[in-house]
Amino acid sequence: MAKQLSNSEIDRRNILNNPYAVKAIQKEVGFVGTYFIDEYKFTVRQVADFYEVDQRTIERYLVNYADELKENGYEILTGQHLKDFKNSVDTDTNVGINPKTVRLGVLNFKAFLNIGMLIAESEKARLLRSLVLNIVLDVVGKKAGGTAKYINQRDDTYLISLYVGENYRKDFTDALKECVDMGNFKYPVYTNKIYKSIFKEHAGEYRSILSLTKKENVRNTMYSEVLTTISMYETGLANEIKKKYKSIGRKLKPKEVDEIFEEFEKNPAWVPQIEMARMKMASRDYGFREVLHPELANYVNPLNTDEFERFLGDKSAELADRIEQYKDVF
DNA sequence: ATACGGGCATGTGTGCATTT
DNA sequence: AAATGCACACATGCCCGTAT
Repeated sequence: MAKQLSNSEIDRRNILNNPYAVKAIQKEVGFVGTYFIDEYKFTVRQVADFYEVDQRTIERYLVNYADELKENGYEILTGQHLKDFKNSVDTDTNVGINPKTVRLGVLNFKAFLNIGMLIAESEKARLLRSLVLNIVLDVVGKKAGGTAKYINQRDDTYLISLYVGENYRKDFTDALKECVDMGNFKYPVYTNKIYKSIFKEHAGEYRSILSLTKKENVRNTMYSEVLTTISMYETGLANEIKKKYKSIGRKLKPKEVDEIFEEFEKNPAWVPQIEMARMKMASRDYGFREVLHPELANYVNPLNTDEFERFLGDKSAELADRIEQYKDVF
């Protein structure tokens, strides 16, 4: 796994947006700045000293990657804020701010890390990067209970999607059973058509991309948004198939089912739902499972802090706990 | 080719001194 | 006392030489 943090904004954001990883890194690095308001701040001078590069070099990155760095916590203090900051500076440390300073750029730990991911030449930064990757993998692994394979299940809405989805699944298989004149392979064939339509992979491809064994259930690894989309397809198609079956009064031929499917699939109402499912699936699998779905490469976005909390946070109770909790329902 | 370092010029907000 | 002007330190932009 040779990730190039300096080349991929998505990779950088996937780390920086993960508050659990950033906290662990901060602890490990032990680079203490000035505690100000609610977080540690570092002056440009301090950051340059840490990475052992010229202050001018840091400033250049601050300019060249201004948007990214400002979003991640670079700001210029002036006026009252600066006054307060000067008062917060521990006189023992060598932060050394000139009393005459009226504008001072400061970075929080996130922005400091961000710089480290960008700087090409600093040996210190290079070491930091490998440390960061190890910690991130460690954090995701630990939080996800050893493997990211079932990280999809650490989501409040997962269980309900799975549970509700089973009813729609049954609608669909019942419709195939009663209304379609075709061998038993009709089930996998039309299920795969649904998968293809939603995320461009059939079950086998999905299985191999996620390295699932034969025994592992594909749907157990899917995110709730994807499961919901599949449910919408299944119940919708079941309805169309039954309707057609009633209107012509005999079992449908495969070709007729295909026609229903094509008609169903090309409804523009699906577009936002499918775009969302693809985006969630591609982005999360990239961020959490380090898996790229080639057909969905364009849908990969950085994960935001909410996503990390949703899947790694304390709220994301273990599946076992929740199965216990929902035992009556099942 | 690319990025770093350094020089130089310009912009900006604040404190201080001077003027009105 | 308020307004004005000045000095200062850092931020920022531009340019060029150098190292790899």
